Amino acid sequence: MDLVESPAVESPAGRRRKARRGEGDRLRIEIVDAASRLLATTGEVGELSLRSVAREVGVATTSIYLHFRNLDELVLAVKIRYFDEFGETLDAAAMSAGEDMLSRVRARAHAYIRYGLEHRGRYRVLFTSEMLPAHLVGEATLIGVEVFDAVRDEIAEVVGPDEDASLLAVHFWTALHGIVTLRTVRQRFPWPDLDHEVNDLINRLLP
Amino acid sequence: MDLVESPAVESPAGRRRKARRGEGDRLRIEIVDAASRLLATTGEVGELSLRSVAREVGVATTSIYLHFRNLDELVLAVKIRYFDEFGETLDAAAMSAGEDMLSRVRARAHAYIRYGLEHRGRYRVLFTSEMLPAHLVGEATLIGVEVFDAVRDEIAEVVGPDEDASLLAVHFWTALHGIVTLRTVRQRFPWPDLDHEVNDLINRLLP
DNA sequence: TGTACATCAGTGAACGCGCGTTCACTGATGTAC
DNA sequence: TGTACATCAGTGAACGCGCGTTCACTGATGTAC
Repeated sequence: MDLVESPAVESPAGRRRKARRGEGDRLRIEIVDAASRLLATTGEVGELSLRSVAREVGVATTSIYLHFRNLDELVLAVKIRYFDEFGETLDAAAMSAGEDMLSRVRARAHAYIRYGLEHRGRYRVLFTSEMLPAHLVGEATLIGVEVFDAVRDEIAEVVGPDEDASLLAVHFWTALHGIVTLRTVRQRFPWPDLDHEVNDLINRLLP
Repeated sequence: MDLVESPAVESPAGRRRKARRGEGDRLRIEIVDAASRLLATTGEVGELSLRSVAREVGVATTSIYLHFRNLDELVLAVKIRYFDEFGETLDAAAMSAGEDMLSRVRARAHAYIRYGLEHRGRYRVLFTSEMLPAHLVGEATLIGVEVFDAVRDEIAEVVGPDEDASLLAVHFWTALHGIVTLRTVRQRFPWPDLDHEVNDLINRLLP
């Protein structure tokens, strides 16, 4: 479901090579890579531990403290990465749908669902916990808002000024989120054909 | 948010009184009560432990093994209880809406959202993990299906035989679920007025 | 009516595990002289 | 060109904690005789 994102850098002896002077940030990247891989497979923020990340990187647990003050900071770094990736995926889908705004909205919707179902772990990390652990609120509250704004603007062009595009965008978001999360969590339910469901939904929501 | 459901039975000394002979099931009920209380406040199945439940009941940890083989079995008992409660809440709302089927569907939708937002912990327990831990599948796969069937039947009466009532019911379910879960997890987002949102959604979905 | 005994309902110590966090430490690599 | 030294990048042992699970146990309460 989620491909390995980048292999750990290892010396021939199986042990990680220390970074050269000035390249201390290399480890930071490797840590985020490793945490990202682990979270993508489990989807459970609560199951991630400093020790499991250190093991995945091939480094002493204490080395993580060189770059992150605690697990929350590390998880936030991973979430930001996932969110960028998610937003880019949706934008790319919209772009490749051409100039027709309704086609774009459709493409965005299908891409949303596809990302959510193909990367269940990542989607879960993004959307089944508060974005921030409270004490970090402030700097990053706005993460993900552009994703919403993009579809709202496209919807506004489709329906014109007489309709409440923000409300429609909320309908969209909640409906797509519901589809992804319920299908993830109730795999044995007799769901209808996915494309049919999404297309029918869009037809009903956009007059 | 979630009221205490029932007090632990304690002797004056603060210590639980042992059940009399033949009343061994009393402890079973107290255990489910306690687990239910703990899960309602955290909403996190993964954070529940045998030791925390035993502490809440006021009993030795090992005593739980007298009634449940493991944590999964205990959690399942709590889920079944929540599901009954949830279904009854929706049915009661539909009943009190009278004979008009559209009113019933509306009432059910509002009750769904209200339950989900007022009992975030319980809703989370019900709908953010697989219903069963795989090895228990079989006996209880169908839990919750009646909840879905009830609204589907009502929708069928509203829209008549030319519309696909099952598909509409799926739209309903996913949309309501999306509203509850996203509002729970993105509390800082500028959500529209809830009743307005739900009413507008129903108007668009039911032609 | 009295008592021995089985059974029911639960206890408590002990185990090994993974965890976050602390602390003093090491060893390679650049740089100043 | 050689070398002492500061610094960077990371290590490893140790701590106390909560956890699930095991095991032998206890003590009250009914019941058979």
